[in-house]
Amino acid sequence: MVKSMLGAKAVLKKGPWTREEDEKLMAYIQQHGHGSWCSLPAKAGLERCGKSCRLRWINYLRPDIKRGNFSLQEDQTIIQLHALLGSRWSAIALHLPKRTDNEIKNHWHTHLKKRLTKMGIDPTTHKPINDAGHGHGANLNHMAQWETARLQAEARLARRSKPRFQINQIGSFSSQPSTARLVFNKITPPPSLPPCLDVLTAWQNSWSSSMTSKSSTPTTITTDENMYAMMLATDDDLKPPTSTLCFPDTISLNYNSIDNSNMTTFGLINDSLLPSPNCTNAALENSAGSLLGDGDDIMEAVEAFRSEVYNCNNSMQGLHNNIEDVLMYGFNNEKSPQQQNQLGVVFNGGEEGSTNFEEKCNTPFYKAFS
DNA sequence: AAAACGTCCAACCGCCACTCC
DNA sequence: CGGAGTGGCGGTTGGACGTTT
Repeated sequence: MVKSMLGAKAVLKKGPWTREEDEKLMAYIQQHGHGSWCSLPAKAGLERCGKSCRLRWINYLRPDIKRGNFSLQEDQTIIQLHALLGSRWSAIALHLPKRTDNEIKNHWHTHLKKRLTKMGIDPTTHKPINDAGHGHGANLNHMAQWETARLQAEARLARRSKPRFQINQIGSFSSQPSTARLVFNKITPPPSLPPCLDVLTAWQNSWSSSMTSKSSTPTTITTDENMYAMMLATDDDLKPPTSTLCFPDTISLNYNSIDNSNMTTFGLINDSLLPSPNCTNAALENSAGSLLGDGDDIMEAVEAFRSEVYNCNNSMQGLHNNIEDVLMYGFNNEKSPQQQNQLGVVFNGGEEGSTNFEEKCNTPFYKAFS
């Protein structure tokens, strides 16, 4: 008996799937559903273990899988979520429609991890390597901020230059990538922002809030588009995470001292493009022309921009701590005492001029983002 | 041309959590 | 309560493929 069982086990096939096996598995699941994975192979006429069938279906044969290169948006989503969630690939995959956890995991290990390391960021902790809190560590942190800014700009530019249709490879029917079916998918419009518990959206909104704080008008934090709405969402508001990354299109920095037009679009600048602190006024004026003002103005703007990125870093840390609270309390429809204390007023507080506006402005998190 | 090396990703493995009896 | 069965997850690996020497 034992012998025959061992014998049966030895028959189970391993390794790459053949086209015939794929077809058998797909045909069976399309007709019957997968049911019990354990019993599926025998019913479908496959000499594989159930686990292998499950994996093949989930990671490759499922029709709703997007294949091909990861977009810059997806890259940044993964990086941000990894910073928040660690290597919980299945949780991260929830925020990347049509991507499998396995694919995201592979992409992380082969591309993103290396990229972060190259930038001087520890891919595990998402903190600068050798971070002593100042000096070199601060420089690396600075670089990280610029890299994030660069990614956002690239994503925006890519989106602008993209046609209204994109080609995705889905549902490849064999192991040969060349045989993948090509389909046209309409680009989905940026999702509206319901007050749902969406960590990523909150992260991005806080990012955009903090980055616009130097604009000529005071930063205001609207209620239903930000993390506070998310944090205070009722159970009814909790929806399955369907977020696709949506970068703010409107991030720009205007400095009254120079020009109110969009002279600078956030993300198009990085340290290598900014004038060095040693640059002379004459050189600045010469290179910038008369449009942007004199050298002092330009240098002032550059330094303001630099400090903007540093300030942003501090805000991000506060937000990170906050999101951890959400993860701990939010999914259970609970609010931590800290959240109730610090955020309730922010969300429920009125607009400027109303009775609790002042109270709202005094909350630590409002201060942090304004 | 071919060997060495590097990259990528599908698939496997082991572990853990959950359910059922 | 505890053991067996099952599903799901994350870490790791092996081999195909591309690039460099």
